Amino acid sequence: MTGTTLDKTFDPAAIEAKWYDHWETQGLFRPARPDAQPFTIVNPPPNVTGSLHIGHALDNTLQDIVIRYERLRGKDALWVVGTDHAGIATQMVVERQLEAKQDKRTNYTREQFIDKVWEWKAESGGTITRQLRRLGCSMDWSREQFTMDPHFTRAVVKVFVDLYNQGLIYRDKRLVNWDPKLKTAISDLEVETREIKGHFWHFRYPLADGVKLDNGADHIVVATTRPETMLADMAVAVNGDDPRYKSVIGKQVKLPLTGRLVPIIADEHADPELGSGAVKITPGHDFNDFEVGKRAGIKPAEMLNMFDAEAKVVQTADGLIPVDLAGLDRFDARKRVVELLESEGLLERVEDRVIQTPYGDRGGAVIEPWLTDQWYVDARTLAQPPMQAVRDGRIEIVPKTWEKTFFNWMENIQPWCVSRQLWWGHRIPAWYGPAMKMNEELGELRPVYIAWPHGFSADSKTIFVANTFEEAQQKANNFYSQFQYFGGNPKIVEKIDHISFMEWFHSENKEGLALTRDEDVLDTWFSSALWPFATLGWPQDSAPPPFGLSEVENPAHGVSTSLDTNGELLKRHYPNDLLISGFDILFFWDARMAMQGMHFMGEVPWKRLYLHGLVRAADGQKMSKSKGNVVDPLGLIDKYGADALRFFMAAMESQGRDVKMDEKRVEGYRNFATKLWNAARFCQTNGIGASQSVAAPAATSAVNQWIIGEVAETLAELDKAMAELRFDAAANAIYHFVWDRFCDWYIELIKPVLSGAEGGSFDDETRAVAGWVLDQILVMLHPFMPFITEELWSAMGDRPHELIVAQWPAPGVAVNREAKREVEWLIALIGNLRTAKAELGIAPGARLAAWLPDPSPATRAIIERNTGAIDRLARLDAIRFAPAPAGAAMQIGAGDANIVVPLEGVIDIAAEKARLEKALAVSQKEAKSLEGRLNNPAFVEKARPEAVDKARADFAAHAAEAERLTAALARLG
RNA sequence: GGGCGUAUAGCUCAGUGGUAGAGCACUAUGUUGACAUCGUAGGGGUCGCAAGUUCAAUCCUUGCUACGCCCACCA
Repeated sequence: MTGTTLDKTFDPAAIEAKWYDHWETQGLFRPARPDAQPFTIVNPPPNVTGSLHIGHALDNTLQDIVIRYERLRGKDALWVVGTDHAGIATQMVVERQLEAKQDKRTNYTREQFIDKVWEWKAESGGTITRQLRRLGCSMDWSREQFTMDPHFTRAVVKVFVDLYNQGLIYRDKRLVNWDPKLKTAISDLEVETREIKGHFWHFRYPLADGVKLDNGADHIVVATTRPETMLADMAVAVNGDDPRYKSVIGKQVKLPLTGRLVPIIADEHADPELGSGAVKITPGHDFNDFEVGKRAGIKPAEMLNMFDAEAKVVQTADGLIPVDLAGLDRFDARKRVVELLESEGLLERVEDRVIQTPYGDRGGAVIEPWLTDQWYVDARTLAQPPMQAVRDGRIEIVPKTWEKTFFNWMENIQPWCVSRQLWWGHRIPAWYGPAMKMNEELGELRPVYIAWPHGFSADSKTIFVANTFEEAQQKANNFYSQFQYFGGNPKIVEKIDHISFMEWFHSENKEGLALTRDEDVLDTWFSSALWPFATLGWPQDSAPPPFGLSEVENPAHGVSTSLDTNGELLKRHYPNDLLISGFDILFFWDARMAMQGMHFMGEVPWKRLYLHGLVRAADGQKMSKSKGNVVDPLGLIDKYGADALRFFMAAMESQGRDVKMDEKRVEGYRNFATKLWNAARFCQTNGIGASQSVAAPAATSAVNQWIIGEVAETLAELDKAMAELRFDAAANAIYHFVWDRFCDWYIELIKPVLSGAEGGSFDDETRAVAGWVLDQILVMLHPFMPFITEELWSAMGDRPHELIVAQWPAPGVAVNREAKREVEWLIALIGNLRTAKAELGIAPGARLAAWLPDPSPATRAIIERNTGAIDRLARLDAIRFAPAPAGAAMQIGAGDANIVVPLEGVIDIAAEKARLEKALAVSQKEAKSLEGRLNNPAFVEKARPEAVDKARADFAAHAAEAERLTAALARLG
């Protein structure tokens, strides 16, 4: 036997890097298994800006456990890995770095800035992938991906173009959630509502033209939490059934400050119960009012806007905002408007009120509803197939309770705003040319110049969505060539600097049409939604690079990935088998993967979706930098080893519950690793080494048969738990087998055999079995604790292959009931004896004599077969099958036997009596309870027969035990 | 307002229609050439409250209480 001699204490740091490098450089994370059944997981790509936090540790540990398990089971296991470009997050990081140098993004061109981001990525982008390696994650790094790799960009563009052509992506002018700090639109999901203390201001709006309410008032009171938006008010709404206001519907209000005359309209939105029952309507700055405005016939294009992109006051289209308010920040404007109205005597009262306030989840700024043109995905249409897939079980959500949340969101899904006013990201593949409009008077199509190329006005441009600029040009050519006549006023043309279009239009060959590309980029989640298939090489059918799509298409930026070009990889690994993610990204990512995957692949992205909770701080609080209660997983790895941290994560992961951080428990699993280490050391020093076979060796001794059976039972538990994704149950099964069965009993029971105390007849067999069992432990534990198990695998002897690619156990034997009974008898004897000694204050090490008159043949055989163990563990001299000599003695029960251990002069008879009486009381109580149940005719009639049988058996056992104890007491006199 | 989850030993959590388990902590102790990051023994719970279903409820049903999370336009 070779291998290496183990140190006394397990030192994780000494082996982790060594094995990880070995696995990776030897290609063991994805051994070639062309004939094996594929098994695929894609890793939620962490932000390239990120570093490993405790949530990643949980998420990736669970995935690694599954992928290592499936790899050991012989599957062609692929764990796809990569990072996400994380648009907003990454741009913010780089901008913050510039700020630290008194610099800013706008000092650079877009191209220059993006280059800086790439530089940053090259420098720091590897942090998290290095950290994932430290955790032991066995991903396929040879195919590492980045969501801005050229092939990924190709996929993103194709998806955008196809969805556009199918009418599932469109441009629309509506209110968006605008982040005035980041100056971009964000989606509904990126808005967090927080409760903020604010006010409810009641203002008097004067009625115009001497109109009065029925009660004689010359004004109408409106209440608002946002006084500043009154500068863009376009109506006052009242409920049509509200008697107070019925008479003034259709009349006008003359707004203070602006003097704008706006109508009083009837709308169901106005709640007579709330405030005064009259509501100011600002369609351009409030989601409700937008709808009210539309119902009142105001077109989005006509809605007044009073803010710029930073939410500072700008003049409205009607020019009515007082000049001294222009340029004020929205919160300053709020104060000022209140002051002005108060000074005019129009402030009726102010209420304190808790306001639901929207915040951007990235920038932390208060979100402003702002009227812009943005790109929207028709999520409602795309959501239908995934819902059906969950309904009919093609996607299984684990735990099932999340289904309801999934459906609730999908059923009420809103159009998804996917355009972002950022520089870092996938630029939208849309190009703009002049709009052509029918001039109704002339009956001619004419280009509309006025608004172009300024602003976001959808109706002033013609959109060409295409895979490439050339393709867009071609589309534009085809489009404009339909028009026979092109007139236009040269003066206007010149003014807007777009003479080139005229020249182009009138040129012979129609070449070189200038189009402007959409400035915006796509929501990060738009691209990560393609992760399950774009990482596998989709789309195969599009042209290879270069395709000149964007400034990010620099080959130097791309991570080298070996894409297969024939589609085999995609065919083999899509659908993925499982997705593991935190429930916090169910909507952001999981649902969108399901939508895009089903739309473009026609099949579910994964067969199962496992959602886990959050890792919380020890006190149950959410971890956050601001609270300062963040636990660094790398620190835990340094202190206890990656194996301990991983085992902790697995053991604590029960479905549907958050994981609470408990460092003591991590420490406990480090101790567990040390325990295993020392058990292996014991084996090693006793000539036990690597097993030669996967199947269990032949065993004739009960102890060996028993432990083989225990392996089989543990394996069954483990497989069941893994099938159900019960990580806690799986971890506990192997933990208790190793510690409670293998270390506490098996090793102790074989010590006499190995030392020759039992005559040496089972030496070789026991060494073979012990070696085999240890091997099974290493394999079964490997998914949870890959480092220590690989080290021990190697240390225990020569191996044909590494543990990571070993074979999952298949004992091929049934549990031997006889052997199990025999060993459990021994365990009971030893345990009961130890308990009795402790309770009677007898030194644990004291060697005692023992008598057992008239043993049953079975018991006698057990005793004779296990003299070594009884001698060593029970510290009893050979049990004599004869009545004990008279005198004080203690009575030890084991199975049907009552062993008498004389303790002349040592024992405190009263103490032994008390001990037996206590035990007797317990037995009698149990027996009585069972007897009562059995005497109840209803129980015997109605209970399941098995339950009745069990009650009878239990009663018999307890009654016998009570009888034995009574006899023992009698012996004591 | 809607939805979901959780309440079991001092702490963190499993669990089952037949009166409860783990780890840590605690108490006592240290004998056998793997291990003190250990061994041995032990104490500790009317399984949130109430009603119902059942022969039997910690487990199923309903209500209540407490805590947490998600979604939602109440100005």
